[in-house]
Amino acid sequence: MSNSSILVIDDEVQIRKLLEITLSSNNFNVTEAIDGKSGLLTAANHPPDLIILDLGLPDIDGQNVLKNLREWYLNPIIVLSVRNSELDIITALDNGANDYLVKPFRTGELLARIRTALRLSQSFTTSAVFEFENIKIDFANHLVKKNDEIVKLTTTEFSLLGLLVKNEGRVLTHSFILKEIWGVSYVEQTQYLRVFIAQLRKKIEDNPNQPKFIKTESRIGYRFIS
Amino acid sequence: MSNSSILVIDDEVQIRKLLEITLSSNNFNVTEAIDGKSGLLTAANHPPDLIILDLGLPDIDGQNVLKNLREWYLNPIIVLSVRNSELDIITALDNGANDYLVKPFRTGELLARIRTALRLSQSFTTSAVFEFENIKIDFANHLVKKNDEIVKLTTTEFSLLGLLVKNEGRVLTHSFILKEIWGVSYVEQTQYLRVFIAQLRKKIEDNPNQPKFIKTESRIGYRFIS
DNA sequence: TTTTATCTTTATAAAATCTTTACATCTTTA
DNA sequence: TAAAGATGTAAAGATTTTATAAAGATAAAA
Repeated sequence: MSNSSILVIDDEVQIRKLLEITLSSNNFNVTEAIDGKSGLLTAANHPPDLIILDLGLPDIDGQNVLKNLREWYLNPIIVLSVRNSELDIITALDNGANDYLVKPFRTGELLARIRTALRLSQSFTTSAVFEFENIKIDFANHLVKKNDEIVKLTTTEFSLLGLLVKNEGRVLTHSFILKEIWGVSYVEQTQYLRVFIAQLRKKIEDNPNQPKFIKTESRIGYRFIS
Repeated sequence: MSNSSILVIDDEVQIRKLLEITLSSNNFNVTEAIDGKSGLLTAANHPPDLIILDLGLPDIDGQNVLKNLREWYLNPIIVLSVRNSELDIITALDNGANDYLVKPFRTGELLARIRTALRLSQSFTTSAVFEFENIKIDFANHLVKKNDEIVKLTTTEFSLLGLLVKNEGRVLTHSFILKEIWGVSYVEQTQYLRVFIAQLRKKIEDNPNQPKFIKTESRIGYRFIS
């Protein structure tokens, strides 16, 4: 059936070999990365349908790789680790892991948990690329295109757009947006928000003064619609 | 925060007691069932946000309870079982369980796995939408549609409509509405109310001068009917 | 250092919303 | 039915909120 793609991020050769054999004989397309840095890079360049992540990587701590991935990666992440402490498990799950398996693991169980994770995530968008009419937002590569031309956004503008897009259809209050993008101490600075919304509109809307995507909800906040 | 409801289906008194204490002290509303039959019944009558299911039930085999639930129940089901065989785990996951924990379990880990399951299921849970003939009111997203077209309401108009709808069928007095929407010091400003009711009717009624939804109760107040 | 990009602040015009007024119409009750 | 009271509605005035340009501040890069 499947042909889903899976990225394995693990530094142990034996584990990678075992997973490669197990997974590809079950019709998954497997790619591999041997440390956190290359894992993040591979994930960004070719976002897989699922990531299997080891916590004990040589360069970056696995929990940080996980957090980093979760800033934009929406598909399932299954953590595979020798660490069996309750704290590690809770931290990983709360950092956004979908499941946590302790090594040594049973391959049949791993496969069942992969199936479960994929089944549950099916209703999500499969890629980290959002597309609305003439604009394209690629979260993995931090790239926005309008009519296939790259739109240059600052970090803040990009996060703001990301927050709006990820909550498409929903009204986000001024204070919520300010808290998420600038931090708790900025919840009163609504003028910031106005300035940045205006900049964003100027860059992505065809008619900034009659916005199609970023709608104002007077006295409440803003809403992205498609 | 949460207040999600959890149904525990388990025949062991000690486990039920332990779960009840753990879960309710973490702000979950816990209900319990001691066998498969009553579990299925309770789930049907008051569908909880999540079910914790033991596989070793006295009447029906847990796997069958699981299959039965999955015919209609979409929220997360976490299986909790003494059975640690790979076959049991794979079967349960493939029967639609979201997760499988082996007893004895660590309560912190269980809580983290509950949070994860709820988090994952939330993304495709649709918010409560009130629907009356051709109008739709989505409170979570602050959205009102008439004949599938977005109706632009101001904050005050939206709160007023919300108050009326949430008390559908009931007469709300002028002073009650004024107190709820504008505050105690406005209870005498019935003219406000008239103006806003007129605006609301103009926006959501087919015939504002012969309102179908927002009815006037002369000398008392207003009533929303469907 | 100078340049450049970005963030922060200020000022002001424009738009949206709220409040008040005036008067027409409807309801209740004697 | 007529008078008194209550309600509906349009529109003007007042206030708040939002949009936008642009100047000043800051930090990173050449």
